[in-house]
Amino acid sequence: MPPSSRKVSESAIRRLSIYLRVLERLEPGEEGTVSSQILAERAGTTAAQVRKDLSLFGSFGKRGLGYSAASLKDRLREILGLSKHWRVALVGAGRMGAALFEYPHFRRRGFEFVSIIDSDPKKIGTSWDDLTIRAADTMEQALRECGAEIVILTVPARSAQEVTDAVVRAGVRGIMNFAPVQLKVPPGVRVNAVRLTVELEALTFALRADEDGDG
Amino acid sequence: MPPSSRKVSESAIRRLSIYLRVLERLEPGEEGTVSSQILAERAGTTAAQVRKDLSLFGSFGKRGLGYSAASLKDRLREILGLSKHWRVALVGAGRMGAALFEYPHFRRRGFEFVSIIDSDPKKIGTSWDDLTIRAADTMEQALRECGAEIVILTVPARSAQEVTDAVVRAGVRGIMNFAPVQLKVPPGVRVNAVRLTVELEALTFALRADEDGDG
DNA sequence: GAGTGTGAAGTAATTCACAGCG
DNA sequence: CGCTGTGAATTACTTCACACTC
Repeated sequence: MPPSSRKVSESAIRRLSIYLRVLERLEPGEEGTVSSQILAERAGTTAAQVRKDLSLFGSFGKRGLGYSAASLKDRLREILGLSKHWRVALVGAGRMGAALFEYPHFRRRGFEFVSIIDSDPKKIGTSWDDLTIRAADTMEQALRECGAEIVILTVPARSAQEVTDAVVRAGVRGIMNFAPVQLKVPPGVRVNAVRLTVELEALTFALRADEDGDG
Repeated sequence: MPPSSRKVSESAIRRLSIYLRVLERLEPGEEGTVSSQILAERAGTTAAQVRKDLSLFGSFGKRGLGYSAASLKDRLREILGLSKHWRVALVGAGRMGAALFEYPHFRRRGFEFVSIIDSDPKKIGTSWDDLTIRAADTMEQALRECGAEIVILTVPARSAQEVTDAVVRAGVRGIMNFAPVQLKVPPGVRVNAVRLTVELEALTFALRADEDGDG
């Protein structure tokens, strides 16, 4: 009897998303049932961890067999909130914004871009895939009009907080932040940061530590 | 007497990188000394956490005062391995690759792009900032020639493992992976993955959970 | 006084190990 | 038998709280 539920760690959720990715990349022929062992190998974790994670939301395996790939996929999509289509606005139409706008994996999962905002007069009024880029100073209205639920934020660090405040005023409750600052938001608004420099520096730390280990 | 040392968690390292970012964004006038309190607020953590993290590598604060911003910055750069310049190769010159190649924060931190590889015949031979894009089938040699230490990998999922194997053969020991697969690498090679879809889905999970909480 | 550095206490996450079911 | 589901044991991480120093 698993609740929908309280106390699921952030890292468990991230792993669920990874399991979903693994399931979607099963070879034809593997698509019947999968064991926690297989999921673990391809997701980069352990079988026990996979079982624990899944058991947080129910018991959808068959003992002695494994998990039905198709139904586990469905279940994970549901858990992650992917049953609904999400309306996403891109705020910041620079190179990073363009890359994310084109990123095929977002679209494939049911994320739909409904608005693009930028402050560059050269870009305002031009279109990407039928979507006209709108001016930053009309953002609040634009976001409301198109019913944006999530904002992908790729603006420069110096304007990130100010833009965020306006995004929040427009009623958006989820932000994926690429700007290298910690955003302040009121309760009820959720920010997930993608910290590219941090990720790269975690790498240089490890590489340097390895070198020191050798001699 | 703090060792250089064993048992520093991945999350502690990531926070160190964030503290460095905070220090680099101090306003003029704040640049003298900073308290763990200030660092914590801007990094999105607690003062105790900041002090614990820093104490893993030494005691570089002054009691009653705080940390010297300038020397803490230096110390963090050193710890993270940023005293040296890193030679980075971009493997995969699509939109995401382009965005990362232009990403100003990498360059600012002393990461230098020394090679670009792609498999698209239309791109091979063209240049980005004086760097000529080289063919995938000459990658191994190209990476050796330019002394690449880190690879930023933005190739499609289906070719990611194969490309990685070649990258490893070329002697590269650090990979920042943007492809949505778990890469297998031999011991001594380090992969840090940036999982954009996972990050976005952690957001949809949280947003959906919030809705359920209300009514 | 103000703010660091750090053991000790408290929480959280992971791994173990095995009962139980298909 | 094989593999899940899960309490119990372990390990890792964070927070507390206070002695210590400037």
